[in-house]
Amino acid sequence: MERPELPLPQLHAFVVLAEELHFGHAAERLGVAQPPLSQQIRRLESKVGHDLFHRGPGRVTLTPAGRELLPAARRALTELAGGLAAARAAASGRTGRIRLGFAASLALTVLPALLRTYRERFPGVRLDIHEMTTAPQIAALHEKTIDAGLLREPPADEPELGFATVLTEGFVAVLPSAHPLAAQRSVRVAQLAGAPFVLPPREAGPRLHDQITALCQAAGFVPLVTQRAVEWQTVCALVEAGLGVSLAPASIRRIRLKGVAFRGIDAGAARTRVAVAWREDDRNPLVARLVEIIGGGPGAGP
Amino acid sequence: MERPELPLPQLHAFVVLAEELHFGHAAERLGVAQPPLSQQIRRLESKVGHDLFHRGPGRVTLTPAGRELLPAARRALTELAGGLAAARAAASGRTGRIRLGFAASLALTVLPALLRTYRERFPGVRLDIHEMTTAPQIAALHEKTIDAGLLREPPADEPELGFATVLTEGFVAVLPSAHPLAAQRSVRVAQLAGAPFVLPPREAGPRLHDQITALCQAAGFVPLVTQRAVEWQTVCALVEAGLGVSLAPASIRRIRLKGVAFRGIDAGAARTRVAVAWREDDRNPLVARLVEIIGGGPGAGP
DNA sequence: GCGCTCCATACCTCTAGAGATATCAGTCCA
DNA sequence: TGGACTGATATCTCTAGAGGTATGGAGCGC
Repeated sequence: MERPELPLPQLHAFVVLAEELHFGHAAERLGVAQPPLSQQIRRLESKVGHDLFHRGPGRVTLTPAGRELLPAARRALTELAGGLAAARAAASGRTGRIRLGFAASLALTVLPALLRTYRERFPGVRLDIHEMTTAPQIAALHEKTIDAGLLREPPADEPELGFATVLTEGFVAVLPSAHPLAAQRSVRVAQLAGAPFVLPPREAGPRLHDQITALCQAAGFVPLVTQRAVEWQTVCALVEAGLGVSLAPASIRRIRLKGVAFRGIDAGAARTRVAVAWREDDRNPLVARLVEIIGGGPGAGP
Repeated sequence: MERPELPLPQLHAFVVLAEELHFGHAAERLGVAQPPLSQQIRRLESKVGHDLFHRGPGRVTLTPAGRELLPAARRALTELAGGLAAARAAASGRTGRIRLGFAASLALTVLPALLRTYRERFPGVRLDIHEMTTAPQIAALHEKTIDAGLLREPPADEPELGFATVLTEGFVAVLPSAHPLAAQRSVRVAQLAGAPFVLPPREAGPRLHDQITALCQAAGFVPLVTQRAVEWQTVCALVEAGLGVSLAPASIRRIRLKGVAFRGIDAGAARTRVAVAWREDDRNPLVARLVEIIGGGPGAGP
């Protein structure tokens, strides 16, 4: 992109003169005397290298060069006025854009309602949603490539980020439909001992992973993970294929596969939480409003 | 249209920095040192009233305000570069626009071929055609609302305008089909004496009007004009309706109406001419080329 | 021929901004 | 803890351009 050659004030004067076709009237509109306007147009013509106006007795008309430049000048001036207004509106929180990360499984629960509510309350704001698991969301927040995130079991050691719980939910066992335990209405975690397990990799969401592991250990065994998949949908598909069982947050029930059965477990009060995350130093009022909507109360945000 | 608030050089620097997200790299691209770029961006932010970039350890990112301004700034800079190039091309004759006036009857003869030839030879030039009779074309040339004109029998006393004959043609008698003279293959002008006449008003094209009047007077009578119409098509329709006869340039034959007969006349060498007109002081090379194409030879133009 | 209108030039002042160099502050890593 | 990297501030020079007033030239109408 080359350095711009033409000064905007001259282009503005050019557009006004083109509309008036009278130096005196244009000068009046611009709030200047006629000689400075004449010189300003001359300077512009000097930069272009060609006349933009024909001056004749009792009249001023555009030259072909002037007619070509005029619409472009007008559009540029309009673009900049609009861009400036948009920038100011964005900074003040009236309009703009929020980049929101979300874990795929949350598309099944809180995300749809959030999108609907946010759009109703802030029609001038655009939500760009990006599916990513928890750890990449944390990284993206630090790198400022997203403005907020919806994630499971946020990490504890992130002082620069703020979190607010959106909801909590229990766990369910994920079994092939043909599995003997599928006949029961609910299963004890201990009954899964020895079965091959399918789980997301720990690095996709360490805290959730550790929570699931802790449930198994509390029941006396270490889960034998024989297959991993990043997406819960994929985990369920692998379970349906008979590659193992799983333990998942309750909302994963929404992934309906014919060959998969979800059963309550005896883990009692064990629950996993969904949180919204943001950067504490983020002054974007749109983020504050988003956290307010999700988190349910004021003050739980930047 | 308000005065523009943001200087183009700052906007240019803003766009480059937004692409690089690194002050040092952007400064290098712009060919300046890093401190001046930092100050330039600060000045821009001061005018906007909000930060456009987040500066963080090891990274620079756009704020929401910056993200809103960026596409508008980019489009404005692109528009202006394009407009400047278009203005320069137009002035040099490679592209641009020609506004051409033409008499409606000429749409039947020279205009189609002219448009085709001109578009083939100058694809980057747009011909804006405007139908108007001869006298308004002369006025429009003086007012510079058209660049050239195709007209009949140009006036003699227009020293500021140039003319070149495009073609000449004879006259024909225009008769209702049921008229007794329509049975003849050709008529003598004298045979039209006493018949009501339909002609365009003199002010639509004085010279052509006088030429027709002179033909009648040479045959010993003054045409009894009982109806006038500006367009030859309308003249013919009135003749068809039995309101009179007319004398018209030969190309008017192209207006085929069932109830109208065109017959050669005995006026011998009497001919009317079609000319292209332009302003002698017009330096637009596109006009010179147009006159060249129409007039057939170099030098017959500005 | 004179007065009016319209645009141009001359000359001046003033200022915003571009860009330089010098140097500082903050962060990160070995 | 020190060096490297990155962006910021301070200070300075220079220039383009905005806008003023004074005045001139061209064209037109009376």
